[in-house]
Amino acid sequence: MVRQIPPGKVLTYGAIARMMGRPRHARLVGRALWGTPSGRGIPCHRVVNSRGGTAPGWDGQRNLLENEGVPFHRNGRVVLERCLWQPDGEPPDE
DNA sequence: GCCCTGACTCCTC
DNA sequence: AGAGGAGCCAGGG
Repeated sequence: MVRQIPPGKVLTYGAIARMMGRPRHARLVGRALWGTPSGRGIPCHRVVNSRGGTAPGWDGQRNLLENEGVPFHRNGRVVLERCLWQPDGEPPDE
């Protein structure tokens, strides 16, 4: 699922969990990504929490996202309103 | 089997 | 808007 996230877009743990029918498994998604090997085409850096916060201990994630065009708030949070990916179809630009 | 911990989320102060 | 507490599921000691 994470692999389907296009560049410039992000997904939240809770969103993924709910897509899978497990709204309470947000942490499980995180732990799953924790064991996600790099180079598998799994852009785990496109996954942030509900507040748009990047993973702790992984500052490079923000750099990768910004590099893809993901807007960030001044406090270092991702602008979910602008880059939250929706597989059902992109929402209108306002 | 109990207790602590964690790439989470929500509510309240 | 930042900080603290509770609920959540699974893993490890």
